[in-house]
Amino acid sequence: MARTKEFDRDEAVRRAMVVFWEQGYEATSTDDLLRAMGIGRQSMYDTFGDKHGLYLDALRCYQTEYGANMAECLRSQPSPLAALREFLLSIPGATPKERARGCLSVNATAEMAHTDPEVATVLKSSGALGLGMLERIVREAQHKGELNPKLDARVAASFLLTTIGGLRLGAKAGTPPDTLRAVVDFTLAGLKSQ
Amino acid sequence: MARTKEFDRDEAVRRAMVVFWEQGYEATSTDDLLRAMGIGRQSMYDTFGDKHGLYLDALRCYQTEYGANMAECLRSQPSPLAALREFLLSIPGATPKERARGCLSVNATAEMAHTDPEVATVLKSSGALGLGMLERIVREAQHKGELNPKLDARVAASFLLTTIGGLRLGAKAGTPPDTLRAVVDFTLAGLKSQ
DNA sequence: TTGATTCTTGACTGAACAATCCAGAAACAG
DNA sequence: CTGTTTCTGGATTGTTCAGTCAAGAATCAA
Repeated sequence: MARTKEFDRDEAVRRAMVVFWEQGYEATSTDDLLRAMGIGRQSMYDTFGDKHGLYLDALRCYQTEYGANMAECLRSQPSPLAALREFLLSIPGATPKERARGCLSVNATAEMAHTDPEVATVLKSSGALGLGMLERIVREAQHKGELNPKLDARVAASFLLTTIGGLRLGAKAGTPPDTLRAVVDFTLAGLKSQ
Repeated sequence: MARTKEFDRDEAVRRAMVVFWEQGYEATSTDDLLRAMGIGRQSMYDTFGDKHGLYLDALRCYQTEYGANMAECLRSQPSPLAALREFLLSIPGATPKERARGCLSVNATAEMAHTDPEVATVLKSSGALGLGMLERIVREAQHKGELNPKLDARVAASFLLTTIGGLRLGAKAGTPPDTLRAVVDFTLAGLKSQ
């Protein structure tokens, strides 16, 4: 038997995730990561292979954490539409720092999706997860009479995912929260009136 | 008097723009840029100051070219709504390569907006330009009875800009064109039914 | 043609980069 | 306690980076 790891792998990934989230992949150096994770260089290479492997783990971590957060938010209200609204409003409702940081998946898509197949794969599964949750909430809303049952729930979910991406992008670009809130209401009004 | 420049500045910027567009800022080296521009290193530093200055010029170039393209597309049809639809459909209608490349403004927003004030400024003016065009087209549509005149044209324009950002992101993430087209139609249906 | 000016070219600089190496410390089985 | 294994951290590697320098070529006014 041998020595046991001194650091918590999950915690280390979570800290690396924040750095990648704030700075992007290319702009982040391994030193940045090591400092944030509080571990030695060799530990990082032993545990994650290389910077790229760590990035993939960070993306998966984000997907898990953020997916859980989204699921929770969408289940927080008895009314599906109200829950959806609350989720959408969480984007303009975030702190300025959070809004500037944006969404790691959006950032990764813009930076890496077209050149890095492994990243693209992780992002695809992440998108599918979100799409599934949105489709479910739309169906629930239809079932409860909050939305037109003739709506194609899958298309509506794609539409919502598109809007969410756009809102996150807008938040990062510095669009004022009030404008983003107006867009949320406009989006939901369009959904309801169809 | 002295020697005249041997290269066309605008053409050089346009070529650099494509490289930044495809690779992002951090992932692009000055060697990449020089090779694409076909000029010497010193010429680049003399003309643009540094890599960052060249990037800003490339962004402004994109803004000009793409803004003109958008304006043209929005004026190409007698019906404002049909023109808008055509413009939105140009996103899923692009070639796979174009879709993978995405939109330089979107890429720049995700990569730089929160850390680079100068880039953020250029992007803000770019966004304002697009917003203005969209607001105009919405008002025209209202005037011609294609949209409810009670709609707040500014909010509708923000909504459309959000959707466009989301579509471009989706295109880059590899969402199938058919799905994007469905989202476009869903978006326009939501607009018309309000 | 001359001379002043500016452009071009390629070699160069120091810093930062991702990744490796290695020696020693720590943990555990026996 | 001893031996084996694995983790740790600092030194180090070779590469690539953005940006500078210097020498020569090209241009044009006079």
